[in-house]
Amino acid sequence: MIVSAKGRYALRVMIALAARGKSGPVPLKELTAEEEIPHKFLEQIMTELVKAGLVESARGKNGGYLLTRPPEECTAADILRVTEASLASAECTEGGECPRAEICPTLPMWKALDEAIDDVLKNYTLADLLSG
Amino acid sequence: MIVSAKGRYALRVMIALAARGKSGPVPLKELTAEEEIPHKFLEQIMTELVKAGLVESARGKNGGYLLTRPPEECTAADILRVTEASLASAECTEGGECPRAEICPTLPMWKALDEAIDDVLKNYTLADLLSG
DNA sequence: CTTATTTCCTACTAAATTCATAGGAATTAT
DNA sequence: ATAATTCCTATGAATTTAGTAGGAAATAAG
Repeated sequence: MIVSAKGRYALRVMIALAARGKSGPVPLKELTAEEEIPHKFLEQIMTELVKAGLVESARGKNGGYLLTRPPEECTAADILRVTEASLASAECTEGGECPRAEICPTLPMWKALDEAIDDVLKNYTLADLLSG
Repeated sequence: MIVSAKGRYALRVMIALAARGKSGPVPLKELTAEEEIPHKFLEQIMTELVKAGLVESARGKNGGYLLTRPPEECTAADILRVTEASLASAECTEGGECPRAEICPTLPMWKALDEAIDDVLKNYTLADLLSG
């Protein structure tokens, strides 16, 4: 399986944020209730999304989270690249070069697969996901 | 990452078998030497491939393994479906129904992704992989 | 019939990853 | 001052992955 619970949670929360529109920061409490995601786990995920610049946070009372971009400009690929250690189809295409790279008959296939996956994920924006 | 070492080993061994053509059973010993795969681990993998009907085995002296079909008729999808617990992109599309299935805005994307992955894997036969 | 070779079967294990849980510090509106 | 909220760091249980281990069963060749 490619996508972990963490990634799926992240995606769902981003969609929930997109659904709110521009109505001020949304506190985690509301999101976890709505989406049935463990509070403390989602907290960690939000931190990553903030650090990646996809989400902005406001601390203190009346604080919460906000999208930094319009939903049309944030894709599933953008989000999952933050939460997933790797979206590569196989170790073969993950950074470190395999010593067999030159001779391996399967490498081109892994590359084609990576591209196919990325093409799909890039093609879904939060706006698309919201409207179904 | 989608594909485990097990799956990658399986694929490489199948390609190695395809490269031998119809020259009698190939013993594991040769395959592990050639492909640098741990012997005992590959043994387990071969058993699965045999049970799945992709490979035939001959026990005893001069025994070994053989493809059951011509390389043109065996795809990467056929092989990986045997070795990988699941090729699904997310738990959401793995058998058991998610209670959110009806309302989940992300489900269609996971389905599209699964299809894209399968399309690529179905498109590579052992013959394709052999010839580069 | 004996021996060497080879697959088959079952069990075990170390390391990594995943999915959280826990406690409290820092920040901010009221 | 207080309540609400994010931020930071550590810990832990369960699962998965990638093997390792030992021997039983089958078969060809001498």
